[in-house]
Amino acid sequence: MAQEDVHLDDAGLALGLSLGGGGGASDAARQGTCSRLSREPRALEPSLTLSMPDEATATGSGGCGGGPSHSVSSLSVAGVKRERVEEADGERASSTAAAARACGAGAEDDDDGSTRKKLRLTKEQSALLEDRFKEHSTLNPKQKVALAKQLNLRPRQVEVWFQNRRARTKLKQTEVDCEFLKRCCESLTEENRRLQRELQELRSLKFAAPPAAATPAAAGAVPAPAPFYMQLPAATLTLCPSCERLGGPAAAAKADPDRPKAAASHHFFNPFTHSAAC
DNA sequence: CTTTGGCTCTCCCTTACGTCA
DNA sequence: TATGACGTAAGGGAGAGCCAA
Repeated sequence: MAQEDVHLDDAGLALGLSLGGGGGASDAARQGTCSRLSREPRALEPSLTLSMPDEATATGSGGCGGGPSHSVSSLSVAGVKRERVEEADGERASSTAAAARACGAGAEDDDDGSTRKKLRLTKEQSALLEDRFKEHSTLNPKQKVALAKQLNLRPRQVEVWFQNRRARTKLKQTEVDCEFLKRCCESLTEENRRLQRELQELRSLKFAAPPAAATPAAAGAVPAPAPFYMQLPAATLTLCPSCERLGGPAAAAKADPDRPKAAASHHFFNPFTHSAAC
């Protein structure tokens, strides 16, 4: 799936929705070669460390005060699947991680390694992450390490945050799309009813009136306003092959003024060139 | 040139923790 | 105080691309 599908408006909503699984294709391409610069065997040490916010630190063991002020107490859990390249480089960006190891890795409640403490990001951390996400919904390895350093987090934590943030964005967009389709369905249902009534009238007029008055206009019928999907040439109402959405930016914008403009402009599919802008 | 194994990435689903009503 | 709902950090699997052998 192309990551470029995720676009942000001012509200931070993703405006493009891509359906279907498989994320690796263009993702790797976007990464380019920079992600491979420091490819080395992964660190095999069990090194999951979880930073805890201030309050947790205050209640934790007093000897763990070596980290930054907002995330100092950490917990190491065995069985981590992998450590990222930049973390294996020996340049542990987070002093949090170092503090965790120095602090005996949360010995107070991690006897068997089965419990996992959960990090709560501080408001400042969340705000900065949010800002960066608005700029780019993905990070290259360099950006990730830099941001992790800035936030006193591990690159892996930054990566996970972005991953979860993308998921939330996509979920929101799915809800928006769902609502849009619902309205579309309602509109179609209503239009179908209207056409059925019109057909009924025409049939009755056919037998009751002279041929000259056999049209709704001639009979004085007031035509209902055409639904939004009928205001487009049929050729533009094409399902986008990549996302399977009904095409036609004008239609989308007319049908749902609340829908963000960028979203409405997506998924325009030209049936002649077979290209989609989604 | 093709194949293959190892590596990375992201996405997706799930789990589990922290918070709040 | 106990509890269920909810938000979210993190674990782990799967699929895909890249690279070297």
